[in-house]
Amino acid sequence: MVEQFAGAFADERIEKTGQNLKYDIAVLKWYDIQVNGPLFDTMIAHYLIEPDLRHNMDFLARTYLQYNPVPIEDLIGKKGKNQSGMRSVELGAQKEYACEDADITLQLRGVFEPMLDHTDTRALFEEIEMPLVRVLAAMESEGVKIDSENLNQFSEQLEKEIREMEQEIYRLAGGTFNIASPKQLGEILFDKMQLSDNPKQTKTKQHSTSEDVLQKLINKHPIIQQILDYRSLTKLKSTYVDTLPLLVNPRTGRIHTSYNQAVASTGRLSSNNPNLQNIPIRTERGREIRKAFVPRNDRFTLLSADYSQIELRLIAHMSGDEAMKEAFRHGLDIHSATAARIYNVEIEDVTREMRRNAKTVNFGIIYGISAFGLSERLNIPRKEAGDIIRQYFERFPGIKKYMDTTIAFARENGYVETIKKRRRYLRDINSGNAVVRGFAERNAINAPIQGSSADMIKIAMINIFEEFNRKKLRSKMILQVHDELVFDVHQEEVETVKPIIERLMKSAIELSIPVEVEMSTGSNWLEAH
DNA sequence: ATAAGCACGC
DNA sequence: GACGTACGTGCTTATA
Repeated sequence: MVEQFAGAFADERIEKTGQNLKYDIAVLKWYDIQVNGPLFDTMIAHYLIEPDLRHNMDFLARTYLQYNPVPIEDLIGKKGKNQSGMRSVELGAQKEYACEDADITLQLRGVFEPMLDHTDTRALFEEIEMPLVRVLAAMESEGVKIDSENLNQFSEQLEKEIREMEQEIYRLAGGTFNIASPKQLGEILFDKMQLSDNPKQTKTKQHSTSEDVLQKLINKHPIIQQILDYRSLTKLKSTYVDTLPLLVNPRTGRIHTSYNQAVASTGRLSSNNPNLQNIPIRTERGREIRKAFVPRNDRFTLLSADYSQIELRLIAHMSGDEAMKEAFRHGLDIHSATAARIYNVEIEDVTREMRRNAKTVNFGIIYGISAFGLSERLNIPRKEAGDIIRQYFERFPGIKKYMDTTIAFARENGYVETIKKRRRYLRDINSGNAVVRGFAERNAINAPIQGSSADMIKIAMINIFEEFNRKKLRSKMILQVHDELVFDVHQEEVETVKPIIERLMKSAIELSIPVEVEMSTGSNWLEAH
């Protein structure tokens, strides 16, 4: 049946309009049908026009066409175990539903097209977001191989350790309880054991047992460390070790994440089912999980390429701050260089503590931190934190000026934008409520940085994908983790792809300072990173 | 089903 | 006196 349309789908001259085209492309690929020609995705168009709103078709139809589409529940039943599939729906109803869907989508296209011009996002849409749809579809369908046997073994080991830890915690607490229940844990630690004089409370008046609260109590009682370790291990086991093997597709033998191109209001991608953008790396045990991500077979190797300090480089570029630009031009370790300036010492004389503080401030700058936030993170008095921030702005006046002008721009225009003109609207930027306004101000600083970084890696992905296709390489791009790309590379192509990846990542957006890309290969994701 | 609290990533 | 660092996804528990 569908073969009748294969010619039209493949025709370069025919533009394809749809709501979530990546899904349609994936389904058609299943029937060996290629989709060529320009794309117009209404979901993504609306994501650029109003990034913070919803982008599902029902919402769009109601908002822009004043029309309520026939709910899918009318055909396949309410959500739950009794819900059927589209295949079991009577043909006439299927036809009505499908035609309405297509009709609405085409009407939405008519509404959104002029809006792309009015918001100055047409180039972003046509040159970045639409070409990226095909790239993501290909990465998803490619998938990544994991070593399930290894994970299953690791699971048994974790199981044992968790059981032992449980017993030890019960012994230290003088009784059994559900350690995974923050409510019960809070009662044990703070009511029964009295481990704090003024326990911090959550908004529902429970005792907070969050990581930073427990971290401060770590010297009060040995149970605290045990609980932190217990939390960390059960998290690894239930979220990754036990779950990933279940998600291996039986047809391909690989794991296929799904990238969402229209959820993060800054322009980043997100990943789910499973989320492959939050695979552990910080702890020793966590790294075991990365080892389970492997090349497709022994003729391939994994290659990871990441942007080094891309967000700070973008701040340096966008703010034009000469001191920070100089640091990057000289290829200095940016956190040490920052420490040298704020503590007014030579870079060789920067201590580990000075560097650690400077690093926290640099991250704080990206997120719009306060003196209180910095003091909490560095565990130093608020006044000291305030001094560090003052000194920072004095020694990097361009950064201070950039932050002020960005907030002023937001107040004036009601939005901020990235290098590639991606917008984020900040409706609370002129709020009389200081808390609400503060939140908008932090978004005003963060969104252009995080969003420009997203613009840049998206451009790199498109260019790399197209170059690999032109050169008919067997190697494939398989993962994106915000500032990192992972490739499954054929051994014979390693020396071919390395310079391509490096060049196209560096040149995606030209900055006034050097861009650095770190690359390495290995027999698993941990070795390659 | 949904919210809360927590932990993983960048 | 309250507030206090951006963006996500997903697990378990507790409650409706």
